[in-house]
Amino acid sequence: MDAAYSLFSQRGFLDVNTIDIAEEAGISHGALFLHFSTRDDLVNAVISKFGEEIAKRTHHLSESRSSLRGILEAHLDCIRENEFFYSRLLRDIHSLPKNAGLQLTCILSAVSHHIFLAAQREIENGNIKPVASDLLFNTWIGLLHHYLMNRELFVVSGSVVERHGNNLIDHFMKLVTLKK
Amino acid sequence: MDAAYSLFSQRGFLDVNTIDIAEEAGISHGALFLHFSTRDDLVNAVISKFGEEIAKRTHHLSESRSSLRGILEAHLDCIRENEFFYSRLLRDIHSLPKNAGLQLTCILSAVSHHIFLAAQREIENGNIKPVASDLLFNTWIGLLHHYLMNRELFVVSGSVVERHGNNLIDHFMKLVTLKK
Amino acid sequence: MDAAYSLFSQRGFLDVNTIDIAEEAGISHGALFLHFSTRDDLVNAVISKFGEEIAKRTHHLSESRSSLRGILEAHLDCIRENEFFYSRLLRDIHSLPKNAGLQLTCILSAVSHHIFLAAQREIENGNIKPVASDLLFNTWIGLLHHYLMNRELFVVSGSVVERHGNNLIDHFMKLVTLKK
Amino acid sequence: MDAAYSLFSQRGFLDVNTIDIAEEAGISHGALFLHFSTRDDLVNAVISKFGEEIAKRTHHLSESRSSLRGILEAHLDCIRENEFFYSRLLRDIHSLPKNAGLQLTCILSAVSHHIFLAAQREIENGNIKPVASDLLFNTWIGLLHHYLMNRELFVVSGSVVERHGNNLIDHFMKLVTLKK
DNA sequence: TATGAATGAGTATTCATTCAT
DNA sequence: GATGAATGAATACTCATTCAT
Repeated sequence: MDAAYSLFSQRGFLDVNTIDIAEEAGISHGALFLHFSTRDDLVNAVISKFGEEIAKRTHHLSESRSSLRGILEAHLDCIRENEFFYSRLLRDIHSLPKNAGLQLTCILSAVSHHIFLAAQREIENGNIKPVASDLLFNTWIGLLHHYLMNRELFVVSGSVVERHGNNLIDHFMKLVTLKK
Repeated sequence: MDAAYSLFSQRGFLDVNTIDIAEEAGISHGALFLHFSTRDDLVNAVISKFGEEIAKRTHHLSESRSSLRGILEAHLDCIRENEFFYSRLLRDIHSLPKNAGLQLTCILSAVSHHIFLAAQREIENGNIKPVASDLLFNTWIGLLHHYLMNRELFVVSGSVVERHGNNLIDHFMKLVTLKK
Repeated sequence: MDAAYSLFSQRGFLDVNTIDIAEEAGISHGALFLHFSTRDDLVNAVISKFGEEIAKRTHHLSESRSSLRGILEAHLDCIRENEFFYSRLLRDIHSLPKNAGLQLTCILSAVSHHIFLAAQREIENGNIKPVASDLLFNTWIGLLHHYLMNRELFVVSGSVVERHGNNLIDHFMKLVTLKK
Repeated sequence: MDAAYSLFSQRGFLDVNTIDIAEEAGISHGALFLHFSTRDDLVNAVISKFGEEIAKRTHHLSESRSSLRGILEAHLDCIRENEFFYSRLLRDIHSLPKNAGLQLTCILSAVSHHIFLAAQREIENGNIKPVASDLLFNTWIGLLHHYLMNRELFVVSGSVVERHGNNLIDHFMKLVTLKK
């Protein structure tokens, strides 16, 4: 799974075949199918593992923050470690087995939950505009994913989160903040 | 090209092979390659044609509008007719020949140009917040593309633009508008 | 036929398709098959025409010469004008329709006939060694064809006959001449 | 490789496709490409193996002979076992991957080396005419290859070397020998 | 449990030949 | 007669999956 994770991160899900994965893992081609009965099974397993890690981190990091800005910072922190894998996942998600889509939805649900709560609090406190929670969430996700999926538009190489993360949060907060 | 356009719209670019396209077009498999010397050529041709149409419509529709809201409405009007094709293009763009990416960039450039101009005017008039133009544009594109690419999250079937277009514009305008 | 002759001379018989020939001839692809019902027919026609020209030249040129050296000089003169086509023919002869082989045999028969006569005369006169006529002929043909078929071993570009013809004749005559 | 060698020997390199080779080898079509990544790879491998065998035999057989006649006899002995394959190679060499031409050049170089040495000795001893070594070599190769490539002119079926080898050597020696 | 050779269905592409206009 | 779009069989190559050892 580590081998697959690494190759998927580098080359995407579509351009990596089972032979390459087996080779990277240092096992025989046939042995791969003893652990995962189909390629899709392997893909699902890798994505699920990734999903669980993200979920755990999301839960852990969000706990200590209550402001919307804090939640967004936590969100970026969650992504940071798996940024390349996550970007590949976003790009290829619609060509992957159904389960992959569910996993992604799950991950996003968790994030949305925290954003919803924080947003509601801030709205009640009169800090941010009273906008529909789902639109607020989708604006953030759309913006962030746009940067992640089209990374070559925004960085020559390296991390998009590192390079643009704070700008994105600042910008987003500026949009939603209620000027007094 | 119509056959390919139709199949690509329905099933995406990756799941449609040249046999299916030929069959849909009512010609033999071999005949396909008299018109387009490779599959990539065909893909490029279909996307280029789409790009030109969009460009023409964008130019035409944006002309008569000057407000930011007007431009966004025009943008949605441009997409409306090719919404399914456009959504598939967004999903698969990173697996398509290089030219496809250039076409998409071109299309977005034209849109961004109009949004930039309108936004600048509105900022000068004190109607909207003074935010960086590129972030403003990417926020809109990110939001819209998020809805288009993940359409099954937002509509059971049918048009996302039809169902959510106005909401998206209202929401976006609400975010950027300067409350007085 | 001129178009085909030209293309065959340049690129060989195997790498030229009927579309290229039609294009070179300035007619439509379909029209080609009004004149020649199959590609093989065309190939045969081109080779036959070439064969007739060579035969005529061979006959004409050999007439005035009686010495073996004179005949060999005449032989090279015959080839000179069609050297590239002839070389391609030698290379590809075994992949061409049966008739092509017969034509080539015909051409060689004519040459062999003149060489036989001259050789016999010279043997009777005690000028050259009394060797079997067919071996004498095949030695000359083998040597000449070896140079023509493998031209890149012997010239950078241009005519092999021009560059090496006289040497080949001198060498061959040296071999067969009876030292006194 | 044995299957390919056999089919190439019988039908030439151009008329044998990968399906036929796989079938002859008793494996599936796809399996062929596990062993050789392209058809050209297979062709190269078969020719290279043949080249090595010939080289080894050439070296071995030439060692014990010092006379020009001995070398020519050794040369024919080398070819004898692979006569059909070698003849096909000569016929098709100009349509084969570049490597094949290099292999053939290699094989001929080795032969030419031995012939050069023997010829020089015999010239010094006054046994044969003082002719240019390369022309001497090319005369022999041209003659021999002419018989091998056009085998149907010289034998109904079976081995050309067997049927005509000694005659060719006798004839060639007669040509080059210095009558005293 | 592991191996790795083999499978076999699939895919893009080529090209001589046909035929309605 | 001429056109040129269409045919359709052929060909090299890919890859997830299987299975005898």
